Amino acid sequence: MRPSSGRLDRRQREAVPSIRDVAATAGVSYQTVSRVLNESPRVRPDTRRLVLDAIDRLGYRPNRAARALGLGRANAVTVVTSDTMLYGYASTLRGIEEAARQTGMAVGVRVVESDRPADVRQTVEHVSDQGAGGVVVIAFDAAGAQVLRELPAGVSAVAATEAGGIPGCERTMIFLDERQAAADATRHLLSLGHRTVHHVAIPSETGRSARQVGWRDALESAGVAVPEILPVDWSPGSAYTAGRRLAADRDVTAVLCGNDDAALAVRRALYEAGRDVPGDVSVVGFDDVPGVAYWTPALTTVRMDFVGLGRACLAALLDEPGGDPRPGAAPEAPRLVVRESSAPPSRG
Amino acid sequence: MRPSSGRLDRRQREAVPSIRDVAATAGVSYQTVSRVLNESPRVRPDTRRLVLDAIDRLGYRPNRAARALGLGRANAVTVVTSDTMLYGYASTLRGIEEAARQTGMAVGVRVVESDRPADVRQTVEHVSDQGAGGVVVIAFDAAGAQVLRELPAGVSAVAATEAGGIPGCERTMIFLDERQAAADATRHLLSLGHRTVHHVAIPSETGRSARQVGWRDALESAGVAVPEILPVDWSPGSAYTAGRRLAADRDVTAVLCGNDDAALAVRRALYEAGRDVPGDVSVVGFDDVPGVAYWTPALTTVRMDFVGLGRACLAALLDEPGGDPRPGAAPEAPRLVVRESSAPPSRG
DNA sequence: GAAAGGAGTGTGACCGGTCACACGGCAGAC
DNA sequence: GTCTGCCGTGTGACCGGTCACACTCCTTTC
Repeated sequence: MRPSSGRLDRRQREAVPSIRDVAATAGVSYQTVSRVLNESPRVRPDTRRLVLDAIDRLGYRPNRAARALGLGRANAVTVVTSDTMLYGYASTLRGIEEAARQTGMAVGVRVVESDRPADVRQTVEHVSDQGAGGVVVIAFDAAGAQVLRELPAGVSAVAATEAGGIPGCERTMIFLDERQAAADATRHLLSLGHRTVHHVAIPSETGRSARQVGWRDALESAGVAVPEILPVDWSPGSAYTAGRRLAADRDVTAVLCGNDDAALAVRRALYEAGRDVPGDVSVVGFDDVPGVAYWTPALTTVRMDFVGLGRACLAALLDEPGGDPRPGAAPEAPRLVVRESSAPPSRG
Repeated sequence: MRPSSGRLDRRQREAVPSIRDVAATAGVSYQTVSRVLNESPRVRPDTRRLVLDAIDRLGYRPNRAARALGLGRANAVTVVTSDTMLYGYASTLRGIEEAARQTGMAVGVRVVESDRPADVRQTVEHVSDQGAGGVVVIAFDAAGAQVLRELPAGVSAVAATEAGGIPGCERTMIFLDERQAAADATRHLLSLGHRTVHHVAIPSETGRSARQVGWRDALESAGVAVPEILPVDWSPGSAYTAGRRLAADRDVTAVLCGNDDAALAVRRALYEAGRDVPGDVSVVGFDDVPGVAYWTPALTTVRMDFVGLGRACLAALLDEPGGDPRPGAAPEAPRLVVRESSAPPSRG
């Protein structure tokens, strides 16, 4: 009894009007109705009114499937993402949706669970269909990056990636470059008097994220020791474990965390070890998730304009076939927001 | 120069194979290809192999738009939501996506910015199209509820709502009933020795959310004073303001917050007023957002299975035309998770 | 006054699938 | 040996839009 077991029967179908019905009601041809719908200038104002009246009377709604079929391309965008709940992904999706809605496009979502070949292949197949329209791949991680690589040349796509893009891929890629902000954050901590800054790194496709590079650059140009990086996955638990290792080392007085969630878990580990934030250890995050301003202590972090990134991706997708990026679509540059979790070291 | 300005030209179109191309390659009719694609039993195994080989060789992908047009209905679901970033909304979307993907459906997203008539109308129009397929409305708030009410009878839809559903609406509605858990949370606080429990209420369509009802029931059956409710919106700032009011009242020793984000901001306000959590005031949230276990103090909260809710919505949508709900689709019941933010009152 | 051209409208074919029905071949029943 | 019936397959029309092109007026130009 799957609902796909049959087409709609004749009676149900006749209930929803087509342009032919509208045409008959208005006393014009279906082509004229089509012209009115597409805002062709070649229609006399009174004819147009006739048609619009009929549309209104019948409650006509254009059929996207038919239009996509006739056009050979759907007015839609499918967002490929490995997650819908993490802040960066959800915000980027939000930006894409917002921009797409404003241009009348439909928005689809497709989650790639992992970068396993089966998951990637199914996603690519789903999205290769004409009906899917354009594609925006949120490729902050390995799963998204792999989808991007395997996407057939025929489907128009852009990607939101880590800063620097994904090497060995010819697609249009848009990203927030937080290298500068990462360096700013690191210098901020050094200027407070910390001897060095430790780094808890979230997953990265390239393995050398902008956060990491900016952090390392700032340390090196300050002539300061570059501590070993602690890599974590997306789970709070893994960041907590990293936090415990940091807490055990009395030399650690400043930690730059790959995102706010990681910062939260690290802070917890420090707390359990009896190390105060920011009294004993300063903690800085990335993202500026709404709410971190209300932490105790309020989190010093780098604000990331993922919504703007999403909007820029859609703008780039629209420009794909032809020309140059439209103006005003650039997202805000990442920037350090200093709050309470960073302070001068008390000891040492 | 909008990309929708023309159909794909002939050359581009010829590049993507149709069932007719597959049929020619396999030496069968297009109908036979269609039968293979739809797993009709009426195809001889060797014919099937022939067709599958051809599909593989040509890299054929079925065209969803054409199928939707022929069928009169798309194998797709559109999720209508007023938000994509708040935990409850994002998790529900995730559950829907997951379940839809497993049945091969495409998933669309459409955000309703508000319950203003223009926003609601545009959303309803978007979703009334056959191409949108079924609809799941996430109607936790006024915007979603209004869309649900205005949805034409012809479109098949189910809704994820507040507990109790939306009165005066005949649609299938699925919800998590947190009344019991809210009462449990309140009793938990009373049993710790608190004289009463205050409530910070997040937006609710009905104005009498299950959280509120469970809380009130527990207070009344304990014969305890029912304090005035403090309503807040989704912004952390408004919960912070409510928190300041609570902090100023020395009689307040226990607060049940409508969600974890609100709990966070309330906790901040208490902190600024020099009131310790849980030493002076106990705070309990709703949702169990990943991460609140790592707060300092770890948050006592009610776990809500929004992902399961989303899955259940999709299952209900598939069952819409015909029969009874499929088994095993029920989400977990909300339940209290006691952590560190609730404790006996120190004074009084 | 006839030719040229553009504005406004209509007709036919097509997109890539679907369903309805027709048809040939072979097995089993009588 | 013919009839019946099912299996496997093919043909035609259709879904609701689109484009290409033809056609009719009406104006402008010479």
